[in-house]
Amino acid sequence: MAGKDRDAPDPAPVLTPTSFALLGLLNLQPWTTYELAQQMDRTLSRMWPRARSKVYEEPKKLVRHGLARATTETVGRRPRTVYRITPKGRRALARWLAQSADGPVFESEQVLKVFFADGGGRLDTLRTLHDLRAWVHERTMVNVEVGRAYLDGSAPFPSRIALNTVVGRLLDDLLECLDTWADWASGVVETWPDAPGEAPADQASLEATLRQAEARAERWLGSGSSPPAQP
Amino acid sequence: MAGKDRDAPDPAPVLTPTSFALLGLLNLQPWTTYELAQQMDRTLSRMWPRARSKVYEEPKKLVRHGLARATTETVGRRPRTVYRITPKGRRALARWLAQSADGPVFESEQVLKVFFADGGGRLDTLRTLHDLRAWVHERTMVNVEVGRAYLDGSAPFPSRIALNTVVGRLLDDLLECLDTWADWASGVVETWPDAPGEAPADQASLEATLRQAEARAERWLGSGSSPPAQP
DNA sequence: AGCCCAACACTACCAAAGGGACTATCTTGG
DNA sequence: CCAAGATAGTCCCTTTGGTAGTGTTGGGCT
Repeated sequence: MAGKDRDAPDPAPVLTPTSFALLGLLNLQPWTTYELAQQMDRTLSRMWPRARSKVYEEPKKLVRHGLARATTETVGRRPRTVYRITPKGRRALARWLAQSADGPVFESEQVLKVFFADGGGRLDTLRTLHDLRAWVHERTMVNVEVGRAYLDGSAPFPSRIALNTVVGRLLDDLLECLDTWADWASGVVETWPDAPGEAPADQASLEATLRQAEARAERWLGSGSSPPAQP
Repeated sequence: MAGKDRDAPDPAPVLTPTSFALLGLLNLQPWTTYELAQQMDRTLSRMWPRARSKVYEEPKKLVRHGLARATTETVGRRPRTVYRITPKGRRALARWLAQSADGPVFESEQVLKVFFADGGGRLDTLRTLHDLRAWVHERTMVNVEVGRAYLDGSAPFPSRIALNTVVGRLLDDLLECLDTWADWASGVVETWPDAPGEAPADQASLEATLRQAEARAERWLGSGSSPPAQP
């Protein structure tokens, strides 16, 4: 008619990284939406945090694209939907894994508050740093439980232990990094006057940070900057 | 009338952390919206990344709440708006700094791809890790420049050197953490078979991570778990 | 035997954020 | 003198976050 020859009423919403996060889970085994939401909360949220409501929408999108199939079962009179990946879905996942991705995103209201510490008092900053450490500790407790479950073999997906070890290492290192920093920063802030705006410069720290960054840059140029060999 | 005694047509949109991020910048000096957007890109985006369009909206919100005032100047025939903080704004900023905040958020499509590496080939994972290191290196270059500017005194806001040193330390530590991990992970993945799903477990690494987490937990219970003393 | 509560299985809605397209003026190097 | 790039924004649409709400089922307790 007046438009193009494709007059599709539902123009197939585009697949986002979140879609592939769900598809990746479906690649492990079939799940109900509820279970997918749980996995999202418990593990995926550490590297790809998304709202629960999205987790219920994305699998429908996957089905529309033919990357997953939905089967409805019933538990008593209550229906539930089980999703499983299709061969086309597996191929799409592999293609996604071969594409390049955006860099990481870090955001922290707490760090923002430290950055603007000169608008408040010294104790505000100390409390913010303390809250950050408390948050890290809470996360740590969960990680320790998961790690122990893998070591004594009671964890689900024992075949994923190698992958989980690698990624888990990063997630714990990031927590370690935050904890160490918050501890150090508390010590620094304690020596400050009551108005953080008048805090003296710490030239030595600045130089140490700069040296770390420069050393990293050299390491990169020396060893890692060439891409992995193609077959 | 029929409603409450407040029949405000525009119910004063609520202030978000992003609002306070802008307010914090205004606490340093007056800025034009364009300059605010630049500051957001160059520095705040490392701990509170927000889209450019938001940066143009938030100051208007601040004005509606009486936390900032806008004055329009002209450069030739082109008008521009300069925002400056009000005393009420300074008080609001101090109140915000005294409140507790949410924990940090980390998200990375690249790490997600490593997590689902078993859906693709070994080389995909190696390339993803390489891309991550390249991204870290790019960021590092910018940080090194900023750091050097502070050391030779050519940076803006010399009075903020203490604050910037503390926060800059964290931001560089996080980059260091990502780089070290990606380098280590590349070495691990290189020993894997072509299908990462069949990679052998690395019990030693898992145990090392667990020990790190447990040590951190003990450090917290031993020293830091009590909140800072109130005056 | 009956009841309560936690886990299960979602849907609906709206504010906030993302992000690109678009306009227009000013400055500066070649 | 002219083009390119910096300045100074506006507009709009989509995606996401996050909360509230609805009802079901199974297990434990009394």
